[in-house]
Amino acid sequence: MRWSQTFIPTLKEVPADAEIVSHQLLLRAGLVRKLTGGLYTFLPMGLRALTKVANIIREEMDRAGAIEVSMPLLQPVDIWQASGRYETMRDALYKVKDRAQKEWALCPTAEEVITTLAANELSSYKQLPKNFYQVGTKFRDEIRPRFGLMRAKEFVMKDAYSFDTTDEGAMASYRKMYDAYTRIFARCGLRSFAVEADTGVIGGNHSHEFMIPAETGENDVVYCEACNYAANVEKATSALPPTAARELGAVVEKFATPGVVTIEALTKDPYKVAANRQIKTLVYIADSQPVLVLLRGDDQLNEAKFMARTGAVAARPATAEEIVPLLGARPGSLGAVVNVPKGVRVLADERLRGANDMTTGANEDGFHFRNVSMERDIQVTDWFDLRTVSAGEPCPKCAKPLKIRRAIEVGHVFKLGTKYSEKLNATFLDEKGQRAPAVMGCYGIGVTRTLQAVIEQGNDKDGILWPVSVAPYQVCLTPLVVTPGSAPMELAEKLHSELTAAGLEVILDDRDERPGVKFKDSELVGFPLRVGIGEKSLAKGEVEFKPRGGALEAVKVEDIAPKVIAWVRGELAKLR
RNA sequence: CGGGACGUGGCUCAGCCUGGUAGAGCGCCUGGUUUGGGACCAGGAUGUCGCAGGUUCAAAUCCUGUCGUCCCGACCA
Repeated sequence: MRWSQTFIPTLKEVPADAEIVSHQLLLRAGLVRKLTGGLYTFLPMGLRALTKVANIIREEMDRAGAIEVSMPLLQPVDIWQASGRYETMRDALYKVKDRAQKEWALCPTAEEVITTLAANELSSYKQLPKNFYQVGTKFRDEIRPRFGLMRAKEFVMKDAYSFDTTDEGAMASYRKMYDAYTRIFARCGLRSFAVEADTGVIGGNHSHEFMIPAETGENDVVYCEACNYAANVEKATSALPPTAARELGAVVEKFATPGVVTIEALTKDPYKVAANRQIKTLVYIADSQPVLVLLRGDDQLNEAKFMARTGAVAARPATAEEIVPLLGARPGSLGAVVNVPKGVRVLADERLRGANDMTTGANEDGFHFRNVSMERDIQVTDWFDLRTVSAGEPCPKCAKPLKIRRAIEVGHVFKLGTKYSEKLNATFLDEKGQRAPAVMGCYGIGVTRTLQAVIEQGNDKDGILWPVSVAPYQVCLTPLVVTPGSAPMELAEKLHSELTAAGLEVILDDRDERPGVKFKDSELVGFPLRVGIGEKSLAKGEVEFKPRGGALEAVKVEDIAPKVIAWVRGELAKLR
C-alpha cells in the first residue's frame, strides 16, 4: 500500500475532546474519527488494526472448538420479554419502532437470539456440546459514553454462547473459553489477568473478567501478590474478623446528639465513639421497596453486592423525603433498634455479626443509642457480605495484605446455568429420553475496547507502540526522495513487492514530504518497523532499519529484505 | 439523571471580566526557496462566534432558555 493512496489523517495537536492517551492517539494517528458522542468511524488504519484483533479472536475461538455464526442486530422484543431482560436491561436497550409502531430491539448482546436458535435446533444430547460465537456490532444506550472506544453507544464485540448437557460439561466449556481468552490477550501483546467477577444482570453464578491494568480503567481490582487471589471490588471479600464483642452494658441507652449527622462527628468530643463502634444505617429503595442496610461505621456499602444479594433489578439510596415518614428521623439519626416498620427488610453486613456495645441512630432527630447489641436489640432479616474491601485488608485466601489497582475490562466469561434455556425452552433429550434444559455459558470480548487497550498499554511520547500482531501494517518503507526513478524510490518499490510477496504487510510512504514529517508520522501511527531509504546512506550501500521504540541500525541493501522478513516473523512468533 | 467545565474558520486556542461589529498558530490553496526529525518567504481562501429569545443605539462579549461536547458518579464488552 502506498501512503498517498490510503487515508491517514494525522493530527499534530491533541484534540480537545480526548482525555486519555489512547483516545488521543486513536484520533491523532488517524485511526478513527468521531461522528458524535460514542459513535466513531473507523478509518483505514483503525479498521486494519481492529480486523487484526478480531481475527486473532476468531483463530483462538476456532481453536477452542467454537463455531462462528452471525445473528441479526435487529431483534424482536418478545424474546427479551420472555427472558425477563426487557425489564432488567431497561434503558440500556435501544428500542426502535417500525412503520406499524411495533417495537424492536437493537442487539446489545444475543443470549435471547442464540437460545431461541438452540431451542429450535438442538434437541438431542448427541448434538451437544456446542459453542456458537460471532463478531459484530452491539448497541447499548450508555448513560455516559466515555474515552473514545472504551465505552461507546455502538461497539464491536465478540460474543460466544455454549450449550452443554451437564454442569460439568458447562464448566469444561467455561474453562476452554477462559484459556482461549488468556491466549487471545497475550497474542494482542497485552498483559492481562483474570479476576473473579460479579455477574450483574446477565445472571449466572460463576464468572471471571479479563482485565488490562491501566490507571485509566473503569474498574477497581482487588488482588493478592502472594497467592494470586484477584477479584473485582464489586465481588472481592477479605478475611477481616467480625467486630469484637465487648462486655455489654445493661440496657440500650438513649443520649442527645444535637446537630450530629455524620459518623465522623460522633467520633469527636464530647461523644468520642470510634467509627468501628458505630452502626451505619442506610436506606435504599430496591425495586420500589425500602430496605435498611446496616454496616459498621468505618465501612462502605458495596452496591454491586447489595444488588447481587437482594436480587434487586434497580436500587438507589432513598431520599430524605422518603426516609422521614418511614423511620421518623432524618438521615444522620437513623437506626434499626426501634421504629422499623413491619415488612421492611433489615440487611446487616457480616462484619457486624456478634457486635455489641455499639452506637447507632435512635430514629429521632438529634438522638443516638449506645450499648446496642446486634443480636439482642436489632431484628436482622438477612446477614450478607455487603461491605467494600479496601487495600491492606487480609487476603481471604492467604491473609497477606490485599492491593487495589485500576483496570480496563476487556473480556468477561460467565457460566449461566439454565436461566435462559429454561425461559426460552432450550431443552434437549438425554440418553434416557429425559428432557432437560441446556446448561449455558456466555463469553464476551470488547473488540473495539481491546484495540484501545492495546494503545493505552503501548505508547510513548511519539505515538503508538503496536505489537506486530495488531499493527495496521508491519513495515513502513520510508524513502526520503520519492521522485519516480530515483534510487531511493526504486529501492523502496522493489522492497515493497519483495516483502509483500513474502507475506508481510507493508506501507510505502511515497509522500513528497520532508523527512521530519515522514518520521514523525510513522512513529505516531506506530508501525513496528521502519526502513529508511535516503540518498546519503544509499551511497554507502546501506539503508536504515529502525524498530519502533528501538535503536536505528545501518543494514546493507542486499541484506535488508531477509532481515526485515526474519524480524517480523520473529516478533510474530513471540506473540503466539 | 445529579455535580463541574466548555461551545469562536478543518484543528488548537486568544478575545468575553470592562459591549463598539473577530484574531493568532497549525492545516489548506498559489508561487518561489528549501530537502535527514513536524521548513522558510510572499500571496490567498475559509467564521450567520452552537442555536433561540431578551437587554441595548450597538452583543462573540450581558441575561434567559435550549442543544451539543468533555470530566466526576450510577451502567457495562
